[in-house]
Amino acid sequence: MLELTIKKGLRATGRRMTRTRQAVLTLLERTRQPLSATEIFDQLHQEKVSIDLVTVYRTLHVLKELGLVVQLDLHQEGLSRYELKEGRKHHHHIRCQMCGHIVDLLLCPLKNVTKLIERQTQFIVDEHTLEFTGLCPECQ
Amino acid sequence: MLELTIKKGLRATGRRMTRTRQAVLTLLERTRQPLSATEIFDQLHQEKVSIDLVTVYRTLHVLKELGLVVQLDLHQEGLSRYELKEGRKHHHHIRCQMCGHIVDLLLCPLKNVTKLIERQTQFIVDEHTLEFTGLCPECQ
DNA sequence: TTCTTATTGCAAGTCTATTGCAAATATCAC
DNA sequence: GTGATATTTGCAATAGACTTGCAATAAGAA
Ligand SMILES: [Mn+2]
Ligand SMILES: [Mn+2]
Ligand SMILES: [Zn+2]
Ligand SMILES: [Zn+2]
Repeated sequence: MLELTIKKGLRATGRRMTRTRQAVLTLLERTRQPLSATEIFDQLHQEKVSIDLVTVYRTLHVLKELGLVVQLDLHQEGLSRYELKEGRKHHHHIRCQMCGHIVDLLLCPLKNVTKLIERQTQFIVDEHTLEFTGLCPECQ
Repeated sequence: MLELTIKKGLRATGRRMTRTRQAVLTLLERTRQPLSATEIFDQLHQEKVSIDLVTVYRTLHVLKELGLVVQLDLHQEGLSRYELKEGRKHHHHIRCQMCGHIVDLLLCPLKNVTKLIERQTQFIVDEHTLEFTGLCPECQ
């Protein structure tokens, strides 16, 4: 169960399960879209959960450190989004330029990409960004 | 020739070729690495070229509009970089986590990716990001 | 319940990027 | 070249994402 895994992870690093962390986790759990810090802040406030934006940032940072959450930096959004790992394996995303809607792409081998994606998602693909990070010869 | 192409593009949209635009272009032309606005600003100042950071941003915006420059938003850098198109065709990048060095990847079909890249660049690939943008069914 | 220590909220600050506006300058007509 | 006109620039202010310092608060162990 997710909540147990999380508590265990928090404990193991001398951290505590708090109401605010609970609230952020619950929200991430029931939301399909990857959320930004501000979106989490706004949504929780609408639900009358008192939490500071700073705390949202700090919570996301901890969850990422524990490997429970993935940070997404989608092209030209100028902000980070977060989604729970929870079972889901490595995958990619497509975002609508118009409405901002984000959909998981359940492929990765990266071949026949555009056409496959268009068939699979009904999107019309316009651009894509592919980036790698690693260690260059001098830094290894 | 590049300078001619650029002047034509500027003229066609009622714009002018100025010293500052010239300076930014020249710098981009002789630099292999994709540059950020701040890097361009700093470099030009070192070369005693008087230019405001705002002007650098505005120049890059115009060059992008004219299709002369590509804007790169590399994973977790928190800033944009720019490189001249000038002949080069669509390609991707790899950045060293340690020193920030960026190298062009001259492939794109996106297959056998990691191993090919590691052989080709001598990098050790750690992570990669692949993103698409387009129009979702509702917005087409 | 009490004590210790992690966590939170608030305020202030950082950094990238954008905008308003008056002054400077490129281009064109003369 | 001179002057008219429209673009471009610099400066100051602003926006927005994210971070940091610190005192007050709350979690969890005893
Ligand atoms: Mn996803
Ligand atoms: Mn490149
Ligand atoms: Zn992948
Ligand atoms: Zn490509």
